[in-house]
Amino acid sequence: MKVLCVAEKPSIAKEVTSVLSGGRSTRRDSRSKYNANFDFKFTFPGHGLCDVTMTSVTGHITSMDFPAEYAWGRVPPGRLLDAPVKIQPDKSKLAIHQNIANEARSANYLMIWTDCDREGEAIGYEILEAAKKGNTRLSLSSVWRPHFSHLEKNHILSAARNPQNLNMKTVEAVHCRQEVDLRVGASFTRLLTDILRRSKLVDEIVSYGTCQFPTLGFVVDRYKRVKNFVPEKFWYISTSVEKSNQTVSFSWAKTHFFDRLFVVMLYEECMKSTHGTIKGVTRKPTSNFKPFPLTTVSLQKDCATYFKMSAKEALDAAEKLYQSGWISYPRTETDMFPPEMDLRSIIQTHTQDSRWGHYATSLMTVDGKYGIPRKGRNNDKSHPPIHPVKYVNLETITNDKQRKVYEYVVRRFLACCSTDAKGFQTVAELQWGNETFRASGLEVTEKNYLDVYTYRTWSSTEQLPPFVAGERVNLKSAEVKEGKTSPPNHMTETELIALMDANGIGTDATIAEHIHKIEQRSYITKKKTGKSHIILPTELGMGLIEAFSSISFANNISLSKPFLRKRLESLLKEIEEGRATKEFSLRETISLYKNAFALTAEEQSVLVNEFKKFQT
DNA sequence: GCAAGGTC
Repeated sequence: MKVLCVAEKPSIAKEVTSVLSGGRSTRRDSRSKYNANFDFKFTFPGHGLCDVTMTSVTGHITSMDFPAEYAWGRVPPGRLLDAPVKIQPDKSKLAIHQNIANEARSANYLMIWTDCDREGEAIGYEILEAAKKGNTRLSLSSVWRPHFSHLEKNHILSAARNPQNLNMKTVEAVHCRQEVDLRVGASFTRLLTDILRRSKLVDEIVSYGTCQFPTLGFVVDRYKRVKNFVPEKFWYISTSVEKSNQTVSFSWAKTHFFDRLFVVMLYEECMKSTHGTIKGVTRKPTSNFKPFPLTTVSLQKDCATYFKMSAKEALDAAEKLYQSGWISYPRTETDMFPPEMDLRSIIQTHTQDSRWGHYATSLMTVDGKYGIPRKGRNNDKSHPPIHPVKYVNLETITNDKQRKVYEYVVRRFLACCSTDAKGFQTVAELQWGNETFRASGLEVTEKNYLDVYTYRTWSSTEQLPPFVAGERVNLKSAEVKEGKTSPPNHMTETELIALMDANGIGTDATIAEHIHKIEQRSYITKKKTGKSHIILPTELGMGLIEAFSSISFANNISLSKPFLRKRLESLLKEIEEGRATKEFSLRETISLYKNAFALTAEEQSVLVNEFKKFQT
């Protein structure tokens, strides 16, 4: 009996081989440089000792496109919304196709070790199709699909012994997404480019993508809110009390009002009292929570905030560290560690470090220092949270960004295995006339995780003097003050990533690319202002979004807001759950875009005029 | 020459 195993990436092929073979495998080069073949023996329940070959692909190996006669310029762009599409081998992946066909020749079963997520299921189907080219006896019923979410030995063994079927509903969902993205992307890109070139407004390609435009929309939206912001004045009562040679400011429980006279009236009422009274003093334990286990999105947000790296730079650096075998797979949505993972042995390897070794040792040896990591709400069932895999001395990492990211991943991991920081918060409540005011002080007593997670600060404030309940106090100052509302800040990379994540625009693996793409297209630009890096729309980007909003589409849809993409996501879920068919979902979605396309083409003079308003 | 999704 012969079984051909295929993993989504070379690293998984290697790891799974080492588990299943118990370290006894033979490596053969394949036609594809990075995708080696491994031969070994393994006992599958009900099939006895089998000859196994393990190989790999590198992600998707086919892509969807239009036939050559639908190339740019040969048909009106609108035709692409219902032109035929074909799935074909990626030109750059032909060696991989050949290798799989070759290795499948004598196989009785095909075992698909791709990631257990939506795209992984589709890649599995692509692998089956490639294998059939070399072995026509293979079909869906000869596919074994192990379900695994990490590479721990017993987990992999049990996945290998209990394979499921390939889930064709999931595959259909992916094909639906591919078709929508291709049809909509290609048709609108050609239309926009044609319109704007004809009007001599733009030379370059003006691309439209179901993820690109909502991303650009977020940036434009924020920019407009900042620009159109009008500050508003407000008034409040400000008081302070002197005690033990210390001046304590109290803030008004009602914060502020936009009506000056009203505040003055309340103030004058207070002024009838010559003194204030401390109504109560509370001292409560408080905590500063350690971070959740690390996901891709969180890594990118933090690298933007702490190191001013772009999402792409952070992911690229993490990818290199992963390829070196120093950190785990960097594309994950999971923020909970699998219960069987041996966290302590990872901590142990870091006790030798000159920077955090002492801290790691304390987690291992001091009672109460180690804390079970928090469990987040997300689990992609494919990859564990990002964590260090191998100890590396920081001095040996020559690339500046990689060094920062490695140190961050380690410190984040150690922080996850720590206890929360602890302290006490004291709140004093002051009554003056009919009004209440509060002052608070924080005393940090145990820094715990903050000792290793040095990116965050949480420190004691000046302590309150010893107020006691019922105490009469004289006000040192009491006056009505004026303030004004401040504008929202410009968009940062951190916030943009968070918005995309929350709105389902892109995936952990692609969010960085979408931002990069619209920067390449000159729709947005990044600017350094003082300490922070902000993202602004360009005239081109502004023009595009505003031009689209000048057209009112049927059903109130918007081509630059996240709702259509979200809708597609929920349709995909319905396909996966068998509540909708691929054909139905495609028809629904494409017909929405068809209407929008027709209207855009019809109203192109409106579009061009609106676009012009934003060009200098 | 267009998309978004994998991954090197």
